[in-house]
Amino acid sequence: MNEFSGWMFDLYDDPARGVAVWWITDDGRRLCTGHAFPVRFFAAGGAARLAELAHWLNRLPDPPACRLEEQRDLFLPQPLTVLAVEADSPTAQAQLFKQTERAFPDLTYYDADVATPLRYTARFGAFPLARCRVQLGAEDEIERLEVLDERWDLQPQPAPLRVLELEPDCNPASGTPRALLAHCGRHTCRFDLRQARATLINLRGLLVQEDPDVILSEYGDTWLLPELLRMAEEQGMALPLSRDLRRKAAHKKELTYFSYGQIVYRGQQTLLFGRWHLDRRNAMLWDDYALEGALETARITCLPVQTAARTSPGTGISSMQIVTALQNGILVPWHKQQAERPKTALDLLHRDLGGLVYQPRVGVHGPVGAVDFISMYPSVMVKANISPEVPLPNGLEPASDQPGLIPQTLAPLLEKRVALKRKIAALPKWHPRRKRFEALASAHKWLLVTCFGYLGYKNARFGRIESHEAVTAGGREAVLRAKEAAEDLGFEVLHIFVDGLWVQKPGCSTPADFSPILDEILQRTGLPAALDGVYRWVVFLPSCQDARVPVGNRYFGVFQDGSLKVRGIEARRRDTPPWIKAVQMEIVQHLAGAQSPAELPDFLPGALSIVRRALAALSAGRVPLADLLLAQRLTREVKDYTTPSPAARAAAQLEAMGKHIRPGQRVRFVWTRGLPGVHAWDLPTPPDPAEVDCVRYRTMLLRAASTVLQPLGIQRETLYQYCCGAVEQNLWQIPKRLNPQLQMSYLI
DNA sequence: TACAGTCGGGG
DNA sequence: GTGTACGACTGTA
Repeated sequence: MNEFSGWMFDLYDDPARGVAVWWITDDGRRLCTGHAFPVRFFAAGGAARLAELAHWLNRLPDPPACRLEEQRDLFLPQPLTVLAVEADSPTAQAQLFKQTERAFPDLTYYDADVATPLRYTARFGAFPLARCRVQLGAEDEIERLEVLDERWDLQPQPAPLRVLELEPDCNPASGTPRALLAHCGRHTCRFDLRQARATLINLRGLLVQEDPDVILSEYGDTWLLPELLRMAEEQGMALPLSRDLRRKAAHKKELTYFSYGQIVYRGQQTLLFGRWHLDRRNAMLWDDYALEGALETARITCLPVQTAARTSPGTGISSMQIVTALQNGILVPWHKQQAERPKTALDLLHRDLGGLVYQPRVGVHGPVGAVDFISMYPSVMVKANISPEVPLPNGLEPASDQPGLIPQTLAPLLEKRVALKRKIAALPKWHPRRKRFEALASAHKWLLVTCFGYLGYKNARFGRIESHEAVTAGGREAVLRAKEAAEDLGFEVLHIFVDGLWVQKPGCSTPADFSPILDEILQRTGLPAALDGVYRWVVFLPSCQDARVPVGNRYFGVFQDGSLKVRGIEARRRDTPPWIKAVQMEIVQHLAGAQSPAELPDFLPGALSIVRRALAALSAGRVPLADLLLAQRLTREVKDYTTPSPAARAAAQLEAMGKHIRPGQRVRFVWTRGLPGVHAWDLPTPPDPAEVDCVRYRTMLLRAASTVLQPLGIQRETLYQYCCGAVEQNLWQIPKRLNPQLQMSYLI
């Protein structure tokens, strides 16, 4: 009897065997098995129409089994009579459904377009990298499958992955790579790309001898792998990138789509079979932890690792919801058919999208405690049991104690994240495991964040706009209760922003001084809150347009451990050149030396000299061009701009060189003098340093500097005169000591 | 001054 | 394949 235990590695449709499942066994083998996997989809509609469908199916050359059943549609109170159609394999199901839908477009379909790995998890409990015990039959097909661990384990036994790293010697977007660097185990090789044949032979040697599980690349999706496959074709050679030799690499086309209110560009992808290809540059947010992040996202979402690594907002959480639905015997709608319930005037009256934002008290404050709800919106969904099929809660009070689909999906994820956070807090900053946990926590974070928005998305399978609104209402309720809690404990609430409160009380300066608030908040809301930290000082900035108007999301400060937090200012923006970011952060870092608001003026002279030195470096041409680069996203085709943005003008330059930039792609450029005012970075010729628009960069720097210096009484004009004007610097009286309270009223 | 275009925010 | 906010801010006409 062939039995083994190991990690589930990869899974995909296999027309002949049902699904192909790859394993890394405990004794180190890489094994491909088949698994018979008949799957069903359902059709709903009038009885007569369903009978016609059954008749039509029976007359197909290879008629599938079908029968009438009662199933549950999440949005319907009563069970629904459906025709269940069973196909021999996922491949057959996809084909059969396509035919069926074409012949009977008027019916409502369920479980029709569910990704096979999700069905597999729902049926057998196995997920990517699950530890399993497997019993095989004579043809290496799975006969019995026992899953030994859970998606929610904090420290699953790591699979012994063999990694081959591949990267070109430069960014193919801006130059022509000459060499390919390969790193695998003990070997590091450099292949000359101009010698195609030798490179391919060597690379094939590496693949065969080392048999890596993962190809971890830079630019592998957008350039390297397609290029290698093209070279192989040209040379008439086989390049076994996929471990499954029957399968070639799969290519997914580039795509531009709307998400999160903006256009997103996703480059093309190259996916392998029996081996993973992960492109570090194409993995969502993880950088150094591309692999860890992808593995965790795969465990949680049940999506294959290669998909999980590249998946876009919504897909991950949607996958989790689908798995929950399948496990609970709830039908998964094909597309989304639910229309919004018409709203009453009263609904509209109560309707206020978004979070609660207070007007902060502008100026310098300290010490200040920052209290945040932990994953507020997901916590609200779980606490108030908000789900499309559950009656709406009253504030934070759930209308039913039978957990809905969404809370069921979220609760274990939230728990896992909180447990991770707790572990992170207990580990010292340098600890390697802390880094790992942080990578995992950040993988969870955006799944949770997306889940909230996804509730309100009209095309989500399990979304409902009213639920979405109930979440924001619950959030506001929670924050208001938190405010009352803090005030009842004698704290002054300086500012509220969506899920965070900034509070202050004379004599309170240590975390312990603020912790009673956390308990009180938990008491009154049932939601967990945490102390983000205690600020030595924090500055809430006024609007740039009107210094009398505070804005909720522009602030910066320094915590007692010396770490900085800045929000909404230039340094946080992705269209700010690195040089400007760096100087602005250097100023804040310098100001961080102040232990209290009262000490801040002592650090003004140093801050001003940072600005002067930076400007001197700029005019002396000592700032590297790369540090003056900025990137902006195209929001439409270049020709569709009425007034071309700088990015559009840079894109036009690239277009003239035959390089088309798609909406959603970022364009990098430097500001230059004269017209068109920009020089695209990815042009074959770099900008002439003499062309750089130094005046503009100086203005931008002064603007960024004055943002962080204005609480010290330095206005933009003053800074300009001081740094660039004719006034001798030593004639300037630097204010020695400002009363922060006075300063505050001045700014207000 | 008005309008067009881009960004953040959740951590 | 999946959030078509909302408001602050900057650049251009």
